[in-house]
Amino acid sequence: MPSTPSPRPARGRPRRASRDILEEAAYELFLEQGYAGTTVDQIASRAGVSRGTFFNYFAAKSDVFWTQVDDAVAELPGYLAASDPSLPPLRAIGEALADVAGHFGPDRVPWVLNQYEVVGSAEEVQASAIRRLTRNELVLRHFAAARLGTDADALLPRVIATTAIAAATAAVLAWAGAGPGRGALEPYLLRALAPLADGFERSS
Amino acid sequence: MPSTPSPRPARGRPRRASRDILEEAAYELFLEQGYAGTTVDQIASRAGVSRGTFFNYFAAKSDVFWTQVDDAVAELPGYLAASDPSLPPLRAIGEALADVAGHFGPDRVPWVLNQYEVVGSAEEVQASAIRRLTRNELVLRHFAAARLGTDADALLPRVIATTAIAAATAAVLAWAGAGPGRGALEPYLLRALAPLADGFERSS
DNA sequence: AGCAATAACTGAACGGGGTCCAGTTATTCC
DNA sequence: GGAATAACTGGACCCCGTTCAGTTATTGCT
Repeated sequence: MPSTPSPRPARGRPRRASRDILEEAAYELFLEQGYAGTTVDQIASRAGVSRGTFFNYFAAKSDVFWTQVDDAVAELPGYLAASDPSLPPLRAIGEALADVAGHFGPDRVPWVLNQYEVVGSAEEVQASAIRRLTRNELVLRHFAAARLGTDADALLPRVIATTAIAAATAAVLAWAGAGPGRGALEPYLLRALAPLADGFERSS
Repeated sequence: MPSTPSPRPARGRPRRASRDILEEAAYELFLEQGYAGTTVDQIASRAGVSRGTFFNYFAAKSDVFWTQVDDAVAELPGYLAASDPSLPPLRAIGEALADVAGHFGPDRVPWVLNQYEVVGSAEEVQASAIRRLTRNELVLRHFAAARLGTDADALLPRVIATTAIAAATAAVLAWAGAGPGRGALEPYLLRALAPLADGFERSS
């Protein structure tokens, strides 16, 4: 279920491009020239389309990396809603994150993680990653606040949400850094989240 | 002890500007026009200096926000080095972060936190914040790895470092959001970090 | 007093990302 | 064969961040 399955709008000029086409063109160029050394113009023209059209499909150059990840993470609210209401918040969050992680595997690693050196220290890419984490921090925070019956701006839901995301991020990076031979993502995730769940249950 | 105390270089043309002067000019304009609506040109010219000079003092427009914070956080490695070697990593980190937090108080809140609505959703500001957090994640991670005797790329030091920073961030935001009447930052910090320390000690 | 050395500032240019928009092109429905 | 619809084009614009050659203000040496 791709991010924009181009549902054939039945009217109007047909699409010449797609996220997938632009993504592939971008990845080729990134490998050849690096991320910073590649312009949006080049990506678009390799995809056979004009610069303006690129921005019809991606809001920013750096967004090219996140289609697969966004698709997987889009399921998070559903997983949360479906979780056992008797579970402590961080346990429920852990299970939902594990469900999201199930979309990836040793064979299916997001491009951006495998090609970290190509991207280099491009800060806008980091920023685009953070944008996404922040969005989901909000989701988790409201979920935690609802379960706890507290205000979403209170300290505890904030801490639960941000540390859960931080632990998940650490798990993903350790997993990606493990190179070929890394197994599934889920075990990393569970190991990273376990101490948090323990800690929050003990203090509450 | 400001970030660049202009130590009077004793030779060469004297400085016409300073970080402080540019900062004040920037804050005025941000209040009048918002962050995104203010150009570096305007900041520089209000400070009586040219655009190029602005970039002699700040590497980026968004860096204007961080002089006070950077000064405080610069002490972190020293605090860590001075910590009791028998403490578990997260306890030591917690104390060091509390020491850093001691630089701030109810009366001394970084501008960017008090004027969050002015900055709006300017993503480059968020990115500039993350840049700083990432730098310190590295410091904490190596510290934790050294104490644990493991590789800095292993999962556990990663999780310890990122969750410590996440919890601290949550504490700062909750503190800033508490408005006037918030007390000191440290209590927030300690409450945020306690569950983590508990959790990591139980599992190790 | 004059002259080198030093360091900050100026101004102009350039590349690139992101936005906007008016105009064009390709398709379907009637 | 028209509307209506929707994607694409191309060019203009703003602003950030970088670079660099040239100018200006100061100190120290002779």
